[in-house]
Amino acid sequence: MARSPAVLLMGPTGSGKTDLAAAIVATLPLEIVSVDAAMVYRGMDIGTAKPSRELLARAPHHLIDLIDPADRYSAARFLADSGKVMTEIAARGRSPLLVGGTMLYFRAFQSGLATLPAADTGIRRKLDARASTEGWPALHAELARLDPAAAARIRPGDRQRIQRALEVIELIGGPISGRQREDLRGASSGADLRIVLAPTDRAALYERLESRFEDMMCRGLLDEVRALLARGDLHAGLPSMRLIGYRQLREHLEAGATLESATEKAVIATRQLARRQLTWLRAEPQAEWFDPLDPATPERVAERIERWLGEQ
RNA sequence: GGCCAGGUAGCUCAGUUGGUAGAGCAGCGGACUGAAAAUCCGCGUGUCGGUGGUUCGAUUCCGCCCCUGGCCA
Repeated sequence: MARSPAVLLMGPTGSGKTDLAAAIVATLPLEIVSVDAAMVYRGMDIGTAKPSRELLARAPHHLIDLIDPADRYSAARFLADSGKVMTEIAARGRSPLLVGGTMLYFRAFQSGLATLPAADTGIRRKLDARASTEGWPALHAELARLDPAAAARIRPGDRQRIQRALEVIELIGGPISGRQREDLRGASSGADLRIVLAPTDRAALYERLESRFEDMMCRGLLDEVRALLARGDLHAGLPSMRLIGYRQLREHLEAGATLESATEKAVIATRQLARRQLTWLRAEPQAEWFDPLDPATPERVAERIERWLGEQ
């Protein structure tokens, strides 16, 4: 399946990707495709740093506000959604500008995913129940019996991956490791332009993340969380309720944490997210790095993309 | 001013019956195949408040000083 080449704009949270992307589509024939597992939720705007209405009006984003916070998204769904959107963009004679910080989605986009069954809520519930009585190490031991190769790659404490592996084994009636070894062929990814936007000065990024969270609080993040919780159906186990900011403020509103400690924990979690994103980015091959703190960056990136467009 | 309790890693603390010390959190590095803003793995030298003394050896015992908190004046 041939895929049209794309520009990938990757960066840690708070690096200024959104503004840069908006500036680019203002002058070049590209359309923004969001690569962000948090912005897919409707009604979760402030805490996910979703672009403002004004910005969206002049720089439309695909793949935001896709699902309700009670629902779940996935890398596989991102792959399907982005493929569809890119076909549409190509039909309009434009190129896709993938912008975001969800690095697993970028990885899936570039390398593909093995053909595996989707998540199965019933099986997960069952495994959760077993884990609460037997413990995850016991389930890891079971995985070692059913699929030694998979067990070797997954830590005994990594409940999420143990659960997924056992889930897949049950659904396909065989080991998951064989499927994962399939050639993951990403289509025409060699032609993609990879741009990383990340500050050289990490302390500066961290300061910005802290003041950005304060700003979110001033703009009513607590009320946004309150409104979501008032629905009554959003519980702590949902992916949407694990998002930074929402998770800690929920603990404040429903589990007795002080606002001060919730705020502090949210800022810390944001920093840790940025750090993990940087780990992904460092491993990204053939990426061209730009520093958002450099005033020349927007112009340089625009020029680089223009040159790339000319080569297509 | 007196008495008491403390002063040990960036933070909160443990500990050393005298042989120069270790947890959690933070921080840093890494992994990452349908939850990924998730999940997990690895990394611990710091004048043990200061200064004298006792001792082969003091962060540990003793004296004095400084700082913090509490109680009494």
